[in-house]
Amino acid sequence: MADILRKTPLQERARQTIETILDATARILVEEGGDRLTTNHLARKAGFSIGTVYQYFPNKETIVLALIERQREETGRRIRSMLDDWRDAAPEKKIREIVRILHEAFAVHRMPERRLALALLKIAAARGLPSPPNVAVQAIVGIWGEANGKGNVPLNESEEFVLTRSVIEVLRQATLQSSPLLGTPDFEEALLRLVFGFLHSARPS
Amino acid sequence: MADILRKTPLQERARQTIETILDATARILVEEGGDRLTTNHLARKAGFSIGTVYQYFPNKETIVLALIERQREETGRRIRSMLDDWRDAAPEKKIREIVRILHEAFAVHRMPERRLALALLKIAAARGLPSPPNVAVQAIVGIWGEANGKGNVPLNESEEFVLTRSVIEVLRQATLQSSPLLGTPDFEEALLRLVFGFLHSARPS
Amino acid sequence: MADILRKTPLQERARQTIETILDATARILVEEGGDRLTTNHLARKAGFSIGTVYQYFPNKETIVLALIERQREETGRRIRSMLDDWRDAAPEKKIREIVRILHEAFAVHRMPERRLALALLKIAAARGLPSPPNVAVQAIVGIWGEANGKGNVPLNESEEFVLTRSVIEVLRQATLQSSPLLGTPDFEEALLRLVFGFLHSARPS
Amino acid sequence: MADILRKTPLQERARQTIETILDATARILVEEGGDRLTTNHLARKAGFSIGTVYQYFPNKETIVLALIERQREETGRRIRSMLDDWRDAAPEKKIREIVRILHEAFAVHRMPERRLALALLKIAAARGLPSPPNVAVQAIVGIWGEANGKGNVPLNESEEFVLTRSVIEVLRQATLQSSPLLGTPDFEEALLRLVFGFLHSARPS
DNA sequence: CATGAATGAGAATTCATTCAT
DNA sequence: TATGAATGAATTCTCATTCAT
Repeated sequence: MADILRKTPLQERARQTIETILDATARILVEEGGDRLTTNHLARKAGFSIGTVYQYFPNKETIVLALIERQREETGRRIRSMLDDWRDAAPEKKIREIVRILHEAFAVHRMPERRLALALLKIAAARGLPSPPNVAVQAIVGIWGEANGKGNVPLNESEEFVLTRSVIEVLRQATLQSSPLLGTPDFEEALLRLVFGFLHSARPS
Repeated sequence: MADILRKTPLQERARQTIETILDATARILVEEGGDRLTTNHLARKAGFSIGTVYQYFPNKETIVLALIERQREETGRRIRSMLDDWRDAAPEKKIREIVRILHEAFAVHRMPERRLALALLKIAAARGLPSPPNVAVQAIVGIWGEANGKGNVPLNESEEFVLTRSVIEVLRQATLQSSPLLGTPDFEEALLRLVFGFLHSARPS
Repeated sequence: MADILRKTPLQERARQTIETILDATARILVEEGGDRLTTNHLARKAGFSIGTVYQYFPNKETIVLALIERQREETGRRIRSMLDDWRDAAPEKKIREIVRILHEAFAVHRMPERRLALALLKIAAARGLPSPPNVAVQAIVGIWGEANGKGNVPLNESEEFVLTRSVIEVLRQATLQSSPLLGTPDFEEALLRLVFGFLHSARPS
Repeated sequence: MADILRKTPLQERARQTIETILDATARILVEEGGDRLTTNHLARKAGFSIGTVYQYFPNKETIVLALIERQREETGRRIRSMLDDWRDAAPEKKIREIVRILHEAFAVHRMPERRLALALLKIAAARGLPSPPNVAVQAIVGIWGEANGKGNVPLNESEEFVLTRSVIEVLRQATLQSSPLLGTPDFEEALLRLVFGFLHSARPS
């Protein structure tokens, strides 16, 4: 993240300022939508003058990018810690659990988080940024790869892409459309069927 | 599209004008990028005055939306006609073919088309437009449902959603990221594995 | 009014068209406000094409002016006929009646008429047109002048101006502010006091 | 006025800027007429960039409103100070003086002031702004109420309204029409006759 | 006469960014 | 460092009016 900022925050105060600015940015995205995200508005909301904002960020683009990165790091951390709780389970059990966690994460009704995630995904998409290989789904691939025996053929690049994207994109779409299916046991089963169907099926000739 | 336009074109000339405006919009998107898509620029490029543009579209947003719709209608038409050619094949064969057609549709390599598709996908993503239920993928569900015997359990609503979205969203993401995997045999195989893995696997207990 | 129009309406149909256009103009003013009074909108509302409108009026300004004139003529007619009913009453009685009629006219709750009158007054004011010496109030001056005996000194120009304007402007302001006083007996009494106080008092030394 | 502005000016410089903008607005109104009052023109004339204008005013409308208010405040101040000079005169004398002052205030002959007053009155009329209860005329009511003895019946609400509005509205109309009567002794006498006629006459039975 | 497609000057307003204090 | 006043290019959109069909 350091390469994004104008100056490495040597002092704690500076780091605080940056956090405050990113917080304000996130809040605007959540509460008012992307159209209202202007630098001046953002500065006022953060309680700083616009000049101060430009002391830390060279331009608006960078602010949003920094926010995206911060968000990604945090969700990564959260999911990794959840996974840790199931460290010792059997592979299948683990994967099942990951899907549950993911489903829960998207189905959750804490509006702010969902809105922010969505807003950032939109921005990322508009910029052409790859929505990053989601840690959770990536973990599935890892678990599958490690699970020796049974003649597990490791996934090739295309397969990884297809599997990982399909799961989160389905969830993203369901969220985007506020589908009533989201959160139901049926939906979760369907997701599991998608994942295990893929994993267990042999590569088609 | 009529519900998008400001007035229903009464004369043939008017209909032509609308097409010309959309063409110009597409050309700018392809040749100069979304940032340069301003209403004035667009009008000039179309060879009309800005007033004419606003005679037919209430605002800029709508122009892009109309273009997206036109594009979607056209791909829809193309895919439907392709499907028609395989009307009489065996179910599995048909599904296999549908996946091929879809893959081909997204893996355009001719530059202008590719760029336009990309630009429109980005815009749609930024706007949060749901990708419309794709005819082709929907057809898979239909074929599967009709193929009786073999103890085919029909798909429930969640399963339909998950299966159909996963396929096109994976393709959409690949396009959006300009993934080099798109268009390779490996990628198509992975898609087939996703579809057949899902269809053949029983509902998880 | 003929000098305002582009061509003297020789045919009945033409006269009808003009009326329709003016009606549409009035309706827009009443229902949607002066900001929405555009030539195109007006034409559509009248059921004619914009070209036809310009066949009869050289420009927008003229349309509004014609409407103002039509309105003035009509209110004039209406009030004159009312006055006729009291042709034979005593002067004081007559004047009292005029004030009543005026008060009633403004206090009336037929919204459309009031809105139109107001809208036209606003336009007239903005153009600097004199709101015309209202027929009714003007009648007061006439009656007073004719009432011989009692040593009635005829009003000079300033006095006419002050008397006539004061009455209708007070009413206009009350309307404009939607004053709750408007329409009450107290208010009418106060108006009478204004008129008779003025008429009966001698010119101050 | 603070409620009109976009932000409360924190620095003295800002306050100056606002004044300059209003001055430029007034100058355009006087020298070039209301049609030429565009925000860009206004900004250039004030010597600021258009952005600065919008830093302080949310839209064009507000600028004019602020100017009107500034003008009203100033005339209010002027009139109040004049009234102060006659604090100790007899009631009738006082009222007579108030009418004189008012008349004088409206009958400005120095061109710039006159033109500005005219332009602002037109705008106010077009906007339907109520002319604010004028201090001076209000004072008449006060003086009359205090002058006890002589069986002065205090004015009721309707009477206050009619008396106060009639005087200033007559003056407003005369100004708006650039009536040549304005400023003549005759006109002032007529105004006095209006006021004293009203006050001295008993309520009509 | 009627139509309505086309015009285009010009208006209001935004917002990322700079820089003197 | 922090402030916030100032910038101004750029953008969207309006609407009276014309004129070919």
